[in-house]
Amino acid sequence: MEIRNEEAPKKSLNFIEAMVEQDLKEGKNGGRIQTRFPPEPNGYLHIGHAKAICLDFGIARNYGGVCNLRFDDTNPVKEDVEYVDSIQEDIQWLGYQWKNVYYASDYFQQLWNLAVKLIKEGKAYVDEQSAETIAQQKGTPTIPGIESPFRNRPVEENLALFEKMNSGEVADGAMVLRAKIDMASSNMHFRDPIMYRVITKHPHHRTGEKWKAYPMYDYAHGQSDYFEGVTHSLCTLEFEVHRPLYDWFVSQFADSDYRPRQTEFNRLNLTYTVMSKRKMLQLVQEKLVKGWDDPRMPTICGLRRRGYTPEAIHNFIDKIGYTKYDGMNDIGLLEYSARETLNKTAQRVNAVINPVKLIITNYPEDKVEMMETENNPEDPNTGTRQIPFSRELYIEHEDFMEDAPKKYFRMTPGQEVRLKSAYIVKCTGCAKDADGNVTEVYCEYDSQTKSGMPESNRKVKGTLHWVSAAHALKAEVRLYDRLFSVENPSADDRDFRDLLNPDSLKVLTECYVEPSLASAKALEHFQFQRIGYFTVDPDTKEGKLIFNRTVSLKDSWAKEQKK
RNA sequence: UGUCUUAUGGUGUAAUGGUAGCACUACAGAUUCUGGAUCUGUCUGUCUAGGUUCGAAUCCUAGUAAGACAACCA
Repeated sequence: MEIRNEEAPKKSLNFIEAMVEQDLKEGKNGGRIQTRFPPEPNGYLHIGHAKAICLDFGIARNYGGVCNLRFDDTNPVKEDVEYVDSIQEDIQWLGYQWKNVYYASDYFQQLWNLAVKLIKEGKAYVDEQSAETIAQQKGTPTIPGIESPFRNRPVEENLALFEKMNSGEVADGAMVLRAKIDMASSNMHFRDPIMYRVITKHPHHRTGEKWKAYPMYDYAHGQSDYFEGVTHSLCTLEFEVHRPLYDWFVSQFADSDYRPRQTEFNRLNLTYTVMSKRKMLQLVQEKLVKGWDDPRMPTICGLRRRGYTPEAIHNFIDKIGYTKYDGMNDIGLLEYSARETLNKTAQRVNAVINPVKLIITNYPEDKVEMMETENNPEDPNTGTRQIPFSRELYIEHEDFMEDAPKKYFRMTPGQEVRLKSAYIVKCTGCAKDADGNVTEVYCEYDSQTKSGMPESNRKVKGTLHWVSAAHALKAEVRLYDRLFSVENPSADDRDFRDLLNPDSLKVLTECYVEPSLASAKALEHFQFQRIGYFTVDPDTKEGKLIFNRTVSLKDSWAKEQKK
């Protein structure tokens, strides 16, 4: 173990890991490490959440700590149980298990009691002004705010009104509880932040009608961390300005030396996609995509259906790291991460997605040979399988050209190519319809060049994949591409819906795949040789195979052609 | 004309006062029964100006640029 540590190049730590190691070294919090992943159950998790999940759960896992799942459900207007289930499913799919599931709503009584304590200490008051008035009085970052006329009302009055806020006697929006801090603070969050508001029109998804006054994030979050014993409260950069308030609230109530500490890291920004909840919801509601799990969506369920594996996502997250720099990550790196991961694990299969018939004119009409082929050349342990070969095959339309340019190594009259795992064939011509479209391609095979035979070592520039026409299974193939046609749709002045990539989905219904795929199961991963990585769509039914393209293979021929 | 934060190749990230490295991308070559993968090489970088120091990407000061904050959202 020690030897290996010396030999392995020391992986550099990100600033949060470094902080955790330092805290551990100093024996802070008794050597305890506790994190939490705190989603609001108001939507589906996306790849940005995955970044946070990997950090929250990863820190706990790597440093002998625990990570809990806490639903931050302090606003019943937006939340729903529907999301609670999908969030749990996605976290587990990513390979993590929380120690406990908590809900901020479990702490409503404790939070209430602490709020009462604050009122009694003269540090909180009930404000009866309208939202607009309060906003106006808040001032601006450069102009100090003005104090509410209700700021100095007697404690007893505050207590009585606070009770009323929760009894149903107060209408939504009529009163709020505010912390009495500093209306002139340079930090806007200190200008008497709202701690409680009244919500009577939406029952809470867990507490029902019990509460009418609900705590706000800034008040509830830090306290929840404190109640649970969180040591490292990790969140994204936009909460940086909230940290002083987080600390202020905790310091009002802490009754021990222990303090949770908030640390912020950069959120994930990806090119060619949007991750705001509002925009994703719009895409779904306006049917610009087929649902939250549309394979073009950056949601975890979308990526899963697209064919991304948890390993591919971890691979990506490892590459982008955690810093305090708010940059833009290239979605190409996510795609590369998928290729790199799937290359090692995906079974190779033959699939022709744009078929044209190839007839081997000198091959016996009723002969069928079983050809042995590797399941994955990257992993010899996966062994081989047999695929049927016959006189009539399908090959890709792009693999034949009557008048081929230089460096075209595929099927063209007079040129030899290898049919993968089978024979070397020489193209002899083609047939065309009235419009000049190629309908059939002809070739002759060399019987001495079957894979494994000495003659087959002959150098041939091109190798083509194929399926036997009589044996192949028909399949639908959905080719997915980037959802948007511009790098950063969020920074564009135009409506983001006008920036959608019109070619983000192409459905091919006349595809042929090798017979072994008859038993393919939903979400199984394959490499269609020379084409890309594909997964079986869950819509697949008996007799109707559907494949989703996760990502294409790198195509250096396409690149060559562009020159 | 506020507070907080950030700034390293095209992109993302390392170097924790001591040789600016890694990955992606791009380009070139080797190899290959996937124009995939693999291997080799090349191009490209410390925001600016001062200061501290034997020595600064790193520390200090100022500037510049970018982001966050003025929801009864989280």
